[in-house]
Amino acid sequence: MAEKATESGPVTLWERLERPTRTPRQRLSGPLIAAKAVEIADEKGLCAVTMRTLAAELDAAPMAAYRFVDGKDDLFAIMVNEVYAELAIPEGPWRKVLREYAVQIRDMMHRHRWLSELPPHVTMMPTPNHLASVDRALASLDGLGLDLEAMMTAVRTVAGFVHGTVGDEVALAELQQVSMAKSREEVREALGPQLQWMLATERYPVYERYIYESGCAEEPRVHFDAGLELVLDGIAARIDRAAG
Amino acid sequence: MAEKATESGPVTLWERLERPTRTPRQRLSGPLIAAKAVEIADEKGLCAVTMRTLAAELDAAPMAAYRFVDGKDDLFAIMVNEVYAELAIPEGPWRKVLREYAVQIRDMMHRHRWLSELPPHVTMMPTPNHLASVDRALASLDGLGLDLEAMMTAVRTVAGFVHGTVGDEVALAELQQVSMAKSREEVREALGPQLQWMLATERYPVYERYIYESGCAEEPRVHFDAGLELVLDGIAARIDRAAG
DNA sequence: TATCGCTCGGATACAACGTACACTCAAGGT
DNA sequence: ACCTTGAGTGTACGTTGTATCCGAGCGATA
Repeated sequence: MAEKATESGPVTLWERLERPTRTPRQRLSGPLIAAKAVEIADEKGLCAVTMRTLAAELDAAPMAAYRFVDGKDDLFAIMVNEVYAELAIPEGPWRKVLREYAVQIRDMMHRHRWLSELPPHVTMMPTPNHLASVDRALASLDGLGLDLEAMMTAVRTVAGFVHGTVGDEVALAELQQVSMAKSREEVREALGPQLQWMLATERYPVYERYIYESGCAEEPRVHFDAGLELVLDGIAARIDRAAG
Repeated sequence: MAEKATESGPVTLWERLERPTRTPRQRLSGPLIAAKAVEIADEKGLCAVTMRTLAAELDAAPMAAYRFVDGKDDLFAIMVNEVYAELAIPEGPWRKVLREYAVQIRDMMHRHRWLSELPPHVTMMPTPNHLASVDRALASLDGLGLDLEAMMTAVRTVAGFVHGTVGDEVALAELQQVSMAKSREEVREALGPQLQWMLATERYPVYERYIYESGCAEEPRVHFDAGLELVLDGIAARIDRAAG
């Protein structure tokens, strides 16, 4: 009774959100806010997610959500956590798990294009569901002779590859959508004025060959898969070296 | 003389910037604006790069820069172009070139932390200097039996890995700086409240082992190098397969 | 040389954003 | 019955990106 509530320090975001609601009056809740924000971002883009429109969509006052999140970064954090809940990585041999890890994150990032527009310190901040996926990936590499440091390196490499590559994919897909072009040639024409002029300077011989000789753009998925196998090959080599 | 200025279509950013200045009256110029913007971003962070502060720093009116760039995205584009000029990738065998490509981009991203905060469609947009570096990397893979598509896949994989991984590094470094902590333990303590609570839920066993058993954070550079060699190994395997 | 017109840069203005602050009002323990 | 607590409201401020209009200086032309 004399106890001072165990700790009067600042309560963390996740702790606060899991604390049971005291009064039945509240209409808003963490998950509800997160879900609505994700819905808005999916439909209208990340820049449409303003505290005001979010509140309006929840039939609440502009400042309503501030009871649950400390600011926009917190809002982004619970949005990220929300979508990472979509991942369902099965157990299995490491290569299968890591591939699934990569592919499912890729799919998630395509379903929610706004993910790659988030400020990086948000993407970086570990959320419960994000951490769960990392843990799954790490676990798949356990007991193969790699130490924890090496396991983490492998997972971070895959994650880094996925984020970087899919970020590019998404940006290109966005361009495609913005220019309202459907065919690949139209896109090429769309980002053409810029590219066309730069290629005309004749300063990029190999890139130019790539643009004009190669098909230049198969499905981005093909690029991704090829790159991913590359990375996995690298990890396999490291595992062999550790085990052999 | 009857010629209508060769083309009355919209002039692209780079074309306009390279057009010689007609009058000596202009105090502002593309490179000048870019340099100042980069300087501000380096010192005060990307969010300090406001059209207004930029103008103030140039002793100009708020709207002055709009004569040279079409909006903030264009400003970001010339900033990216500016810093990509710092790359100097030497010739040599492919592995050395790609490693240099990766390492120099990493260094550049660390010198200019704001790079990873840019909206992705900006990072995506090819600028002259950026294209030059890609061309260098592509050229190093020429004549090894890979077709252009495979060469591009390799380069994009490296680039994707670098962007993703260094993005994480930078975000962590930023956290480190924000919490004003110098030692690694202090950082751990800083992002602790969040992480501590999540680990206490006992839902991430392997990650927990990583945090508590492993050193948990060697120099990020070690992580990066290890991951990079991984990726390069993957590319080597592909080259062998194509050649053998 | 006088003038025209192009372009550089300035001034003003506006809508939209994040969020600080003070408030109302219903629940629930006493 | 009161009074404390915390959920949601209303209002307001400062800052941002940018549209628009304006004057003024220089190069080209007559």
